[in-house]
Order: sequence, then C-alpha cells, then structure tokens
Amino acid sequence: MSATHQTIGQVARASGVGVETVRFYERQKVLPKPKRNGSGYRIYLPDTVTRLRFIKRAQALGFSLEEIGELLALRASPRSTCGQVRRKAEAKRTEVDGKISELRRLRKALDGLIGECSGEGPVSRCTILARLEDN
Amino acid sequence: MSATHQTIGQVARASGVGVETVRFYERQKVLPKPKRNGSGYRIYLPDTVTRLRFIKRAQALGFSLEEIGELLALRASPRSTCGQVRRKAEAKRTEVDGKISELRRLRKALDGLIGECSGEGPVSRCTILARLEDN
DNA sequence: CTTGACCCTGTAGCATGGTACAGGGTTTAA
DNA sequence: TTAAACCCTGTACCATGCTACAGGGTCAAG
Repeated sequence: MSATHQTIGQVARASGVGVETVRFYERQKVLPKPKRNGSGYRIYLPDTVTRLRFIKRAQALGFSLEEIGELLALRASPRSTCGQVRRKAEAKRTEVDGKISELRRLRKALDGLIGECSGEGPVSRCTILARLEDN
Repeated sequence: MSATHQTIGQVARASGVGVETVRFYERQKVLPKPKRNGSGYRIYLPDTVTRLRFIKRAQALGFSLEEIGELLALRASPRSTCGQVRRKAEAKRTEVDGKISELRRLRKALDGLIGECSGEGPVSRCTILARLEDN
C-alpha cells in the first residue's frame, strides 16, 4: 500500500472509528463510494481520514449524519458560500437553544415536585405521586 | 358496558392515547394485563384511565416508560416510601442537569464558530469548515 | 501450504416510543 | 341481514447511529 491509498482498516484506525462504521457512513452517503482494487477491496485516498475527522467534529457539535452530509456537500461545491455554512450553524444553535429551554422547563417542574415533598412517610401520602395521579 | 369496565377503545379515548398505544404499554409492562371477556376483548377497570394519565404526566417530566414502570411499582406497593419516589425525581433532575450542561457546551462551541465567521465569501475561505477540518 | 489477519456482502439487532398494517373475529344498530 | 365500527394477534416499520454476526474470499508471513 503506498501512502496515497489505504484500505478500510487503515482509514478506520487512522481516524479512530470502526471498520463497520466506515462502511455504514458510505451507506449513509456521508462518505463517497471509493474505488475498488481487483479483489473488490475499498481503496481510499488520504483525504478520507480528514473527512472522517470532519464528521466526528461535526457530530460533537450536535450535527446529525444527514446534516453533516449537507455540510460536506457545501464544502465540496465551489458555488457555495460561507454564509450557507454559517446559516447551518445558526440553525443548529437555535435548535440547541430550544432543547435547553425544554430541559429547563422539565427541571423546573421536577424541582417544584421535589420541593413540595417531605421525603417522609409511605407512598400513600406522597405528594409527587399525588401530582402525577389525578386532579 | 357498565361504568366499571371499559373496552380498550374507551380507555384510549378517555385518556387521549391511541388504542395501539394502550396495547403497546401492556407489552412494555406499564399497564397490567387486563381481564378478557368471552370474545377475548380486553376489559379495563376505571383506574386504568388514571394510570394512563399518570404515564402521560410522568413522560412530560422526562421519565422513560421503564422508569414510569418503576414509579408505578412504588405506587402499588404499601411497603414503599415517599423517599424512594423523591429519590427517583432527584435522579431525573440530575440527569436533566447533565443534559443541560452538555447542550450549553455545544451552544458555546457553536457560538464561537459563528462569531469567528464573517459569513462572506466562498466556502474555500470558510472559518467554520476550516475548524471542522482542522488537523 | 497453512494460518491468521484482513476484506467482502447482506442481514439482523440495540434503544426509544410508538404507528401501521394484514388478516382475521365480534358487536351493534338500522 | 348486513354493514360499520369495533376488537384480536402478529408482524413490520419510522428515526438515529451504530454494532455484530454469518458465510464467504484474499493476502502476507513463516
């Protein structure tokens, strides 16, 4: 194997994911279909490792594989603009903000229930359960 | 149908869930197996609607069906104490807190990327993509 | 020449909380 | 009596991101 093409096991190790994951990404279209050698083995160019690392970083920011596919498509097209990428990031931030508020709402509700509860006595006099039951 | 027993369709309507959902909850053990009539139809006692509403409220607080099963088991056992219920609520609050911090971390990272980005020019000079590619 | 490490395809499974049939039987009201 | 509305079981499917086979073929070292 020369430095310019690698097997699936090599790119997997170099980017810290599993071999099955690399094949999975190909099926999910976040990795392009690579060339094959005479035995049908996948042969990758070295930029594949960069791409895999890109995927991992984007995942860590909360992007789904589908969204990562869109980011990669932007990256690959000379027509696309930085503004388009930025808008994806802003949309994700808005989404994250929405999840945070939802979780804060939950937290508040749980806090209310816990605050009202003495923590003593049998379940039959549990104020938390009473709240969950009926009104 | 007397007031003391209802068909699956009746409890479903009365509690605002689908018929299939009621059967699903039975499989998931959050609803007990009901008696059957001569034709094999499920026959529910009226407390089933209370139980279904309990489930919905607990879900709104972030409890999974499995956790709701545990809450219902506590509710049903005279041995259990209010403290056990309270501890479940506290554990859920801790879990929610963990998710909130994780999301805030994401938000911060996205914010940093967005802040650095001019939003102008081609993707080839996109600072957001550059960060994701980073080696 | 054999062994072990690698590669292939295709499929199934995990968790979560349902939804949607297919292909039956039952009940109710006109 | 017949049609609609209901009920039954069993199974498959949705999203999400993998992981784990089974049952092969290939390749490199000793």
